[in-house]
Amino acid sequence: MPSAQRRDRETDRQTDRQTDRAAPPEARDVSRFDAILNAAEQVFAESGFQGAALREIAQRAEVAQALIHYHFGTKETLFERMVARRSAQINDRRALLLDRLLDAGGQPPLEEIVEVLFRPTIEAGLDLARDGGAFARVLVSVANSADARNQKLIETHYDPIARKFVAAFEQAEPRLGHSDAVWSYMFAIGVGMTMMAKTGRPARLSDGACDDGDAEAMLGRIVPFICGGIRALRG
Amino acid sequence: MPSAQRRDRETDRQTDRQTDRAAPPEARDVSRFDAILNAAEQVFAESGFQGAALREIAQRAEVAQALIHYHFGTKETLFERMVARRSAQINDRRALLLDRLLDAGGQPPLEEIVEVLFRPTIEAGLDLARDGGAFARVLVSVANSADARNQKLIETHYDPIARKFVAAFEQAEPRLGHSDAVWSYMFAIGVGMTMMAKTGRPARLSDGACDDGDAEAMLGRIVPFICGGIRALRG
DNA sequence: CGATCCTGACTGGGCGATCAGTCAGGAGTC
DNA sequence: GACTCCTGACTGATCGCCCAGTCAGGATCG
Repeated sequence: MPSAQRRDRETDRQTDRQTDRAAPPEARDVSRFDAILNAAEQVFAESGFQGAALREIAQRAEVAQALIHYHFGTKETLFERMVARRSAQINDRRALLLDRLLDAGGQPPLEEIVEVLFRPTIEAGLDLARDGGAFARVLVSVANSADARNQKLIETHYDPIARKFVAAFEQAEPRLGHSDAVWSYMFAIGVGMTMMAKTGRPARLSDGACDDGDAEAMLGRIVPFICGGIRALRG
Repeated sequence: MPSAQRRDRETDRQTDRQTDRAAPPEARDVSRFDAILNAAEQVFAESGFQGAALREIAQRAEVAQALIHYHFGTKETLFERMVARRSAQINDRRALLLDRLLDAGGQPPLEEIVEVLFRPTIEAGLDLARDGGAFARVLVSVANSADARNQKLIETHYDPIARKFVAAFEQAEPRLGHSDAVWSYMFAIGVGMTMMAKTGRPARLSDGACDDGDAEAMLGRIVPFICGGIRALRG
């Protein structure tokens, strides 16, 4: 357990982090702090929380292992901060697009709502050139775990935006009850997991015809599938 | 690494296992071999592969830790055997029900096919009185992992039956192409994960109105949702 | 007897975490 | 400007723990 004052210190720093004083030219202007988070994302995605070794994370970030403890205190805190960073990025974008859609005047079709539900996630997965959807994989395992720590993370970072989408479903399909809107949301997320997990199984089952690495093509099937499902539930 | 002859020995035993010679009355006629598999199911479900400790498994099975190595050699083999046991149980039942459905004469509706897809899994989850769906949780994490070891398990134990269901989808909805039938299967499984993971999230999002512990109620929504999705994909 | 089942005691290794320090550079003082 | 002082960033070495796996031998039984 880290000393109290050290934990407080790093908590304060958190906010005024980005300022990179006199960035050395060879470092791709990514602070060591961010380098640790990036490496953590990769390693946690590959090996899971328990399987990931801080030594490995430190090595990939080209940093002493002790620096991780200096900045984050514990492995658990590192994991939480890593999830918090990318979740904020994705969910801020989701909220923006959803609000824009709903404020545009006139009821938007279900299809567009579902599209907004997933696009920011796949953008986050593809934007960061070499990341290979690492965060998406972390997210899948966190979301599917019944473990209290993981569910707390989901509750904190994903439940608020989930409620917004549930409300949007209810508005788009008024004959859905609230319960069925919640179920619809859960099922939609379940379908989305298929895309985020990128297991390669669709290719195996179709002898190469289906590629779960092609997010755009998947989204083209996922959206109508989910909308059809919701409308069937509406009865 | 275990010695070759020891591994062979336990492999042989595998087959003539069930015979319980002179079962002591206090033990609920479950052999120590099976007790280890049962305990493993629980602990792997709670902590994942890396997080699970053989010591913990041995303790719950009321067995010396070394006995695990005697019967299974390595942690990895134990995991594989544990998955193999329950998978066979579930998938034999799925194959039986699906064949029975298709041989009954006349094209069965999609709804019945999807029902057969999931019922054996939830039965396996509920049958074993005190298990709390432990295996379902293990399965969710294995299926969503891109890790080679996990995908090998899925390929071995679940891909064959998956192909049967894909074929059944194609037969029930002829306008689906083969690719869309595969996608439909993947999405269906994704929706099913929602039920198997039992995270408690539906209750949280609905203020208690939705209960992901009630498998029967969930199946009542999952089946129409998936069928609606497939029919929407059919176009 | 030998074969099989089973155990306690043990080992080497990898883990998260700790800690005593080094170092660059900003602040304060004269 | 030169000096001291301080602080935040960072590191190498190390600690104690717990892990999977080993092994020699005890118990049981045909």
